[in-house]
Amino acid sequence: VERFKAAMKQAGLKLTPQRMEVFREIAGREDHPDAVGVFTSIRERMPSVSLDTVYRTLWMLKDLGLISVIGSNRESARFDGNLGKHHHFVCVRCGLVRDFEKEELNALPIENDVRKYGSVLETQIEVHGICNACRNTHGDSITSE
Amino acid sequence: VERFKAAMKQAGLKLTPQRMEVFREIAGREDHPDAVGVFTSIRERMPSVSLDTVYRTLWMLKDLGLISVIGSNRESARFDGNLGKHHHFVCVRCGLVRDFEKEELNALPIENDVRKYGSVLETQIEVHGICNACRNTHGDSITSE
DNA sequence: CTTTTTGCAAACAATTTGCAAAAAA
DNA sequence: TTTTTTGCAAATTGTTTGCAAAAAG
Repeated sequence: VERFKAAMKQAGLKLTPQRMEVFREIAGREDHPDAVGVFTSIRERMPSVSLDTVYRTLWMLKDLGLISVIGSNRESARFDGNLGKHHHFVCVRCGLVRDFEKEELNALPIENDVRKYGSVLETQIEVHGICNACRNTHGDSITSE
Repeated sequence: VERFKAAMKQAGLKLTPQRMEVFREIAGREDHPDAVGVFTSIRERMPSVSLDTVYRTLWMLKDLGLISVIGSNRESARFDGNLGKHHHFVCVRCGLVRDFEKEELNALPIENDVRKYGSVLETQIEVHGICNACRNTHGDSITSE
């Protein structure tokens, strides 16, 4: 939170309540919401906020390096306040995303395998599965349709 | 290609030239184009094809299990004709995606780390880097803006 | 007081759907 | 000939932009 204020001042950007809320929302959540998800949550506390301000702020935070973006599409992007090295568990049914860390996975020997395509910046593991909530509501949205 | 015809017949679906082209395009490419990418390529050979037919066919192929979809968003999805176990190299600058295989990566011991979130179906490695083409046109779209 | 930021509304882009004409079985 | 599929155009949804009013520094 302090890091945020510092980065804003450093970049010559103004510290507005809206920006404050967007940052706090992303930093404080462990799912990785998309823009509409952030907007919906913030609106409860701050009904005047607009969706386009949320978009603008999220991309601004990304440019400042204060958050990262999951997936390489500008459309339907999810925003991630966790800047540490981590991997993702993704529920294939509902789309839930959760972080996990594992030191051993941070240095996999893959350089040689992808050298022909380009140079490596980082490696992310994406574990696909079914989350606990979806296991319980077992097939409600698949079997019955 | 034969597998395709068989699956179509099996599902009681009609074999149209448009569907043939969509399948051949996905199966024959090693990048993983989105719907518009498929559409653009096919249109060169078959100018009458429409974008919505491409969308419909892609999702149909996915439902039949003949192709898979990268990313969990229905929006801006990329389609993948490679059904074998494989991982992805993704260029963070231009979005290029290439496959690679590595047996050792197919059995990483992560079950315990994500058990609290849900059960595992499969694990995908996503390597982020800069592709060769982007290394060469070094910063043209970043430095100069 | 000066410059940036906000919220609105309109613009854009990507994807989906209704329907009559055309094609496959 | 019967049923499915296509292509068009319109509808929907998600994201971005222009601009005057409001807020930050």
